[in-house]
Parts: sequence; C-alpha cells; structure tokens
Amino acid sequence: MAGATIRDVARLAEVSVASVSRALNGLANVHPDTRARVLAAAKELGYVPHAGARSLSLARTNAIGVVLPDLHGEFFSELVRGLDREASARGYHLLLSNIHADRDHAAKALRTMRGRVDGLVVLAPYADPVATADLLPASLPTVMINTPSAHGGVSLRIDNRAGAEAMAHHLVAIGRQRIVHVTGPVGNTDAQERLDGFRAALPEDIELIVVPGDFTEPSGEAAVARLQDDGVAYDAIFAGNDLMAVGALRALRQAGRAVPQDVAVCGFDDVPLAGYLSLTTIRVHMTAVGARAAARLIDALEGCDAGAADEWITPELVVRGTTVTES
Amino acid sequence: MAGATIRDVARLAEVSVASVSRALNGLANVHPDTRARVLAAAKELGYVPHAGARSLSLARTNAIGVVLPDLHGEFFSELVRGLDREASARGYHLLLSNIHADRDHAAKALRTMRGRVDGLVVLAPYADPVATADLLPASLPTVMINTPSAHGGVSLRIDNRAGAEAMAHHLVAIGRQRIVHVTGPVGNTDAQERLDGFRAALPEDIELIVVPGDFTEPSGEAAVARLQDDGVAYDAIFAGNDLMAVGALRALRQAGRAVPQDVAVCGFDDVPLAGYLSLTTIRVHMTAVGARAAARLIDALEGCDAGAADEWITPELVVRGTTVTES
DNA sequence: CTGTTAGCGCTTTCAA
DNA sequence: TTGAAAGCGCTAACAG
Repeated sequence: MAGATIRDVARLAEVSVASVSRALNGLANVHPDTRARVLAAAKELGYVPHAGARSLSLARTNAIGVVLPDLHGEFFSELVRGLDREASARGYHLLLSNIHADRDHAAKALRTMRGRVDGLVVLAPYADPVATADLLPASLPTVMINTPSAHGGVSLRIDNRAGAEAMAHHLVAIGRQRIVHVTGPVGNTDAQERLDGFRAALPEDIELIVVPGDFTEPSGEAAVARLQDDGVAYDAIFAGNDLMAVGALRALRQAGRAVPQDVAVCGFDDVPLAGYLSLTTIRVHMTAVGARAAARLIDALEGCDAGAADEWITPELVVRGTTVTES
Repeated sequence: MAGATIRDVARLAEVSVASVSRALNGLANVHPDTRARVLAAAKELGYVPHAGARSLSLARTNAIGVVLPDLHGEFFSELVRGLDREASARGYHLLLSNIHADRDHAAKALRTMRGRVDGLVVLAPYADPVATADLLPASLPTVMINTPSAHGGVSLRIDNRAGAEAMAHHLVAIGRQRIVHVTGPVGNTDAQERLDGFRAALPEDIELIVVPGDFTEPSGEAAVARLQDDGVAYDAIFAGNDLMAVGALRALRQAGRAVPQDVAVCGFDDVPLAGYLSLTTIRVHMTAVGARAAARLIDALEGCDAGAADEWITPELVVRGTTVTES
C-alpha cells in the first residue's frame, strides 16, 4: 500500500527501470507493447511517481516559493490566487512561507527554500530593498513585488503614482476645486507615492489641502472632524486608502454634508466594502500582480525571459456613487 | 555562487561529508575542532543545505499539502493563515494546490503531491466523501475539512447544527415568535444542516416559516419581497448566510420595516461586511479550523495522534445590532 | 528499442 | 571521533 517505487513496477512488468521511466514520461522510444505492460503494472500497483526523487534527479522542482510578510485579508488571497492561476497553468506548485518581522527568522525561512523550489516570489517585509536582497539565497531566481530591484532581479511595482494621477484627473473632470488629501502613515512608501502622484497631476488653479492620516478608518473620520473644526472649505476628499475614505464618509454623514453633491469622496485599493458603499476608488488588481509575478519568474526559470527589470502594474480608476451621482 | 554542496564544504574543511553532515545537524559525536572547521567552511561558501536531497534521504519533507477547491475570499485566507500559523510553528511548510471541479485534474493534482509533502489537508470539492477519498494517494496521511471521514482518516467538521441552534436560542430569548428561515441552495450540506439544527432547536410554540434562497444577496432580497407580497407576518429572519441577510436588510429598509424593532435579522458566517452592518451572525472561525487541521495532521505524522476521527468545530454566536438594540 | 549504470545531495550504518 | 560506502527514487547518458 505504501508507495510502490519505479523498481516495483519494473519488476512486475519485467522490464528495466529505465523503460518504466521512459514509458511513464511518454518518451517516444518505447515499444507499444512495453509501454502497455508498464502502464498495466503501474496501475496494478497504484504507482505514483515520487516527486522529490524526480526533482533531485532533474534539478528542478516545479515549485515556486512565495514569501509574504503577512497572510491577512483580501489583499493576500487575491495575490495568491493570481500566483496560483499562472503557476498551475504552467505546471508549477506554490510553496508558501510567511515571514514575520524578525530578520533571522526571515533569513532562515528563505534558506530552507533551497532545493524545494526553483525560484521565489517575494513581497518584502522591509523597507530597505538592499537588506532584503541580501537575505536571498544567491542561487534562486527571484521576483520582488513592490520593492525596487536593487538586487538585479525582476521587480513588480504597483504604480501608485499613476493611480493617484488618474484620481486627480477624475476629480478635476467633475469640477472639484478645493481638494483634501488624507495621507497614509509617514514613512510608508505607498502613501508617499500616492501623495506625490496626486499633487503632481493637479493643475495649478486647484487647491490641495493635505491632512495626515494613518490608513485606519478612525483616522479618516478624525481628518474630517478636524477640517470641520478648522472651518476649512473643500469639495472633495481623496483618502490615501479606502478605509480612511469609509471613515470620512461616516463623519460627513454625521456632519450632514451630502456626498457627492457637497463633497466628493474617494479612496484607494478597492476593498470589498468599497463596492458595497459605492465608493469611487483605485483598484489594485492583485490577482494580476500575482499572475504577472509568477509569469515573469517562470519565464526566467525557463530561460525565455524578456521584460525589463522593473515592471509597473497600473491600477484602475473605478468610478462609483461617491463622486458622481448614480443614474 | 550557485549552490555549494556538502561535498564542497567537506573539501574545504578537509573532513569527510559525513562529518559535515554531523556537524551541521548538531550531532554530539563531533570533535569541537572539526565542528568549528566545518562551520567556518560552510559560512565561507555560503552553504545552504539542499532540502530536496535531505527529504529524499530522510523520507520526510516537512511540508504539508493543502488542497482547496477554490482560492476565493476571506474564507480561504483565514483558513490558510491558521494552517500556516500552526505549520510554521512546528517546522512545516505549506504546499498549496487548488483543485477545480474537474475530477481528473483533481486526481492528478493529488498524485503529484507524493514525495513533496508528508501529509495532506483537503477541503473536498465534491459532495461525495467516498469518491474524494478514492482520489487520495493511499500512502499520504490526510485530514479532511468538512467532509465525513469515510476514508478512515481524521476529519474536521464545522458544526452548522450547533451554530443554528445557538441562533434559535438567541431569537427565542429575545422574544421572537414567528421566525423566517431563508435556506441555502438545495443539496448544499451546510445549508441543510443549518436548517435542521435551527428547526430542531425551536420550541413547539414558535412558528417557523421556511423560504428558499441560494446564498446570494439578491435571493435574500427576493425572499423578503415574497413575504411582503404574500402578506406573511413575521418578527425575525434567520438567513442561511450573511449575504442573504444583507439582501434581506436592504429589502426591509425599502419596505420601511424597523430592524431590530419590527424584525430581527441574522445570518451565518460573519463575513467582514457583517461587522460593518452590525449584523448578528454566527462566526465560523476558519483560522481555528486551519490551525486544528494542521495540528491534527502533524500529530499524526509524528505518531502522537490522539483525537477522534471526527472533530467538530463549534461556531460562535455574535450578537449585534440587527437583533438587539445597541446600547 | 532496451538494459546497465552513474549520479542528483544528503544521511546513516558500519568499520576503523 | 571519523571516513567509506550504501542507499533514498528517479533520470539520463551510454552501450548494446
């Protein structure tokens, strides 16, 4: 019952292990009769090839390691889904490894991937790309997500700037003049890029009011409260992410201001709740990111890589009821 | 740069490969000097052991295969998080494999796990447990989730009945008399168990009105509309899942009925939206399910398994504003 | 077309 | 305490 080997099959079929290997792998140079005998023997024994042994022999595992800082939420599951879709379509498995803040742990986790996978997709937990690159086993091809490719490998970047620009154009197009941006936490790269892109895309005659936030719902609420207290006039709020936009919506409702008539509200990310609340936002299509990451890595593994070192994924503007009145 | 082997280390340290192996694995019978030389050589070469080769030799991979029908949503990511938490705490990796409806594909996916993983956690895509069990490579220990353990292995079950019973008690406790249950699709096991448990826990003097649904939001909306049309009187709705409860809430609001005063509303699952809408529901703690599944599997692998074949995970009643007025 | 054989990189008896 | 050597299960020359 427990694991017939290729040798057992060879014995039963009365051929050599080489013939079994050839027959089972569909090579051409096998006599039909031989192949039939092998297939029959394999079926009779319930033979299943031992992937580990195969990998060792071929020096290929057909698996890719996925290293993530954190396994939370929608973001993660979409990314993994994209990775899996592409990987399984091309005959690869996914080996998951989540990495916590601890550096040593991270280094060990990466090392134990050697000999298990052919390459790595890494969503770096550290701000410092060089430091992260240092942890990688030099022998493993790697695709980084959202980290500049300091290590000379491939890197996939979310184009936060482009997303923020698209939102700027949208708000201007619907005639908004005095726009508030609620930022993410200081030091957060995504937050910074969104602010920069937004500011850069805004025409001179549009006023931009920047209010600090930290990507949490309460901070969005607080931002609106502060604006009210200070008596600041504005006709649009672009929150650095959807959670803060949701908080802003709540505060605006309490303050009795009409959305989108008085104030247009929008966020970034397109979390599931955004659809429910009809929030205009920027969708970061993580499924696509995952699929591209897997595709680039496998291309590299199979020696047919073409693309540039850095590839940008452009997020998509999703216009909903918080910026335009719905028909 | 690319992958020093144990032999390289041995050569540099001027010892045998056996000594390198012993030194690196921390065995006792190694002279301190030897160990030091080996460690130095390993560090100099940047040696990282080849997990694949190690597995083959030890007949242990320290990986567990996770086979899921579908990688969608919160449900999935919570489950994986639980699996990963337990697995990585005990030194195991997770190898992901999603299985589509196609049987042959499923069988192949399962087979290619042999030699890659030490055991399997399977969330069966098929209603028929026996058929699913048949696909499993007989040699791999397996924990099934939400499938009766027809195969003689371990099985983790979500206790839908217990959840529905808890909800029944809650609704009765708050004085509801004529209760509607919106069912899931016919043939769905979860849906059936929820209905059965709910019915069984309701006292004789409480009226139960069963309305068909299909686990979608529109079907929850439609159910309420139908009740209105038919002029049916009721003071509570227990939807078979949260999505339908959300639909029901929307329809009730349109119909101008007050929640929870006129009608108490509750669901099942505790999706993220439920918290936002303050929906009373039953939380299925998938993280716990995942962690238990990994724990049971690893226990079995390491020969210290104790528990029963079937283990029930009891979901938790979460009381919110759609059944009781919030303080 | 088929069998023999030498590895893949590591662990582990078995002797020394 | 150490080294030589035999595998783990499979693939891939290389001869026949």
